[in-house]
Amino acid sequence: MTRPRGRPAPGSGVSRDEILDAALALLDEGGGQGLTMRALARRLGVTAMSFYRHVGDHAGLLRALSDRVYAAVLEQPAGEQGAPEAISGLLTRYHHAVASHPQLTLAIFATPEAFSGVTRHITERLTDLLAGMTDQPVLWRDILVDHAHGAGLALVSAHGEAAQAQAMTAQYRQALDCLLARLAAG
Amino acid sequence: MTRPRGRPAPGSGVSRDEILDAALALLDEGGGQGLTMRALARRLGVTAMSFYRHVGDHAGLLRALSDRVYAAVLEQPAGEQGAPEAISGLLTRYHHAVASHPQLTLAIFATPEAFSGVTRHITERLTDLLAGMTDQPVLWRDILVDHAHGAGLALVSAHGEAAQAQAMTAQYRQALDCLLARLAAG
DNA sequence: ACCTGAACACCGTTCAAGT
DNA sequence: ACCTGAACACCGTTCAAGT
Repeated sequence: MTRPRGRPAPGSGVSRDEILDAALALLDEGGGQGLTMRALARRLGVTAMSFYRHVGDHAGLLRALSDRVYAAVLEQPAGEQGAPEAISGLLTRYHHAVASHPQLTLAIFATPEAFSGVTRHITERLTDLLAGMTDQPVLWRDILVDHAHGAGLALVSAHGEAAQAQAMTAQYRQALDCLLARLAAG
Repeated sequence: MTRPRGRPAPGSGVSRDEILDAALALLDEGGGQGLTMRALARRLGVTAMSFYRHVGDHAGLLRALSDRVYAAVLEQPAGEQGAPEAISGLLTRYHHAVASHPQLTLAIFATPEAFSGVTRHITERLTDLLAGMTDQPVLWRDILVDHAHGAGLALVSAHGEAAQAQAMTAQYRQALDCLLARLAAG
């Protein structure tokens, strides 16, 4: 939010997008301990202090990353209609976002100040959708969200190996189908 | 494993149990960033270097904590009989252990070397128990374990407030009952 | 056998100062 | 407006040295 207009890199510095790209790369390579302000500065040829004007402190950096990575989850495709499809789509996109950077999810849980509004929007939309399918929407929302988070955590130990991550994603889809079938069955 | 015989405090130092007690307190108070080797040393009136002979490095400390906190999960009470009760009991005890120190679970996920054998035993026992109830034991094991982990993560944001943690535990029990009922229904 | 001091290579963050 | 140097208060870990 520090520079909402986006890419115009000022003077000699780096743009906000460049910072976030490099931060995600660092997170994917080295996990939560890999993404330090100083390592990020080294990679970008800047000093760590310059970030405080762009993304704020370390928690602000994580929040900015969260906004970027999870934003796509809320972009509902036009063809998706009806509560069951919308629920399945929302959770599939959420898991896809988590799976793309599992270390980010872990880092956010470890840094409560980093929780962005996007996550809250996702759970709210899910609750609304579930209200049309069951008389216990909050119970099922907790089940589905907690399950998605746990499956996301499991991906941290895949440690960036594409084959393993893909297998775990397939398993998540199967589990989600199973849960949604039970939900639909009443 | 450095001193399996337990409590005999040598010379002027502190015992292994004292170290683990203080480490858990630090974790509960200050989260993952609160438990540092140096803060632990300060609290115990020792230097940080003395721990390397008792519990190894930071990951070793977390592994020792994991062993202690999760050990009770595997202690099946005598009165518990039949797969449904055993599954429900095992998961309830697991959630209870996670809920007692949610920050430990988070720290372990962030430190893969800290995974102890106890966790593996828990998932193995769960898989065995599920084999007697469904023809998709691995699918249901993943659902139940991932869900328990996600619910555990949610407890991190309760931040040690007993009332909120208790409410979330009640919600977990309800969700677990719901899931196990669907499992039993085939 | 156990503990420590000193050292090394790191951290996040602030703030006055530079351009 | 943006970036930096220097400083402050921290980290984990190693290793030779002490008792």
